Amino acid sequence: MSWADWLKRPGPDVAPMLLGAVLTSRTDEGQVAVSLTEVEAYDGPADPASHAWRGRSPRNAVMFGPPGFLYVYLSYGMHWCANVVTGPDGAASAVLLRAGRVVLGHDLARSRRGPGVADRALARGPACLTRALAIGRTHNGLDLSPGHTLSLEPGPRLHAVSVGPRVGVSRAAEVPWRFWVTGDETVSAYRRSPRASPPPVPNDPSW
DNA sequence: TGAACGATTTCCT
DNA sequence: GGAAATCGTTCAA
Repeated sequence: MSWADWLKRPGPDVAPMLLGAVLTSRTDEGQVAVSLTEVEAYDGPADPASHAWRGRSPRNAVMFGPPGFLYVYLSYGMHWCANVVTGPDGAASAVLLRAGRVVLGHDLARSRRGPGVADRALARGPACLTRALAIGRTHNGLDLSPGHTLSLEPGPRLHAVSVGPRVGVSRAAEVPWRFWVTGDETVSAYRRSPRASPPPVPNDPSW
């Protein structure tokens, strides 16, 4: 199955395939590329935790478009978060890019994140990832095909993949649609939404 | 027209 | 472990 065909599948199916994929940002300053290590799936209007839950709106319109485009939104009035639109045109599935490992342009990424930030933390967390790649509101709706300002290209098939509940969401928090590279140091620290129900396995350290 | 609330990060104790 | 920072979106009236 081709990369483009994979992206036509629902978010939860595509999400684990995105681990190891490389997202590259090209600006006047240079290039920064990250290998994705943590992602989170949202599955259209039927998913209570998705921005698409209440239907199409000016903000989430990109989600309702074709797969392979970037959906960017502002979180907490100060952080940009980036998603890859997946599923057939109109399905409104998306995968939130939560963390990655910088594989190109460390110095540029550090200049955007701060001089004291460790390499492993440059793109650890959804807002840190967008900062390292200089992704903002102007990138909403961009095509992620190769050669563009932002591009997403497949990486090696990974086998050590972990699954758990999504971070920060208060609805459908029990759905295990967060995927990460097992044991990877660039994966963000897990913090469940304070409004979410108690975890099914509260004492499992991998959760 | 107004108020509540985030798919968060960072700093402080 | 707790709270602040900060603003667009959503929902109620």
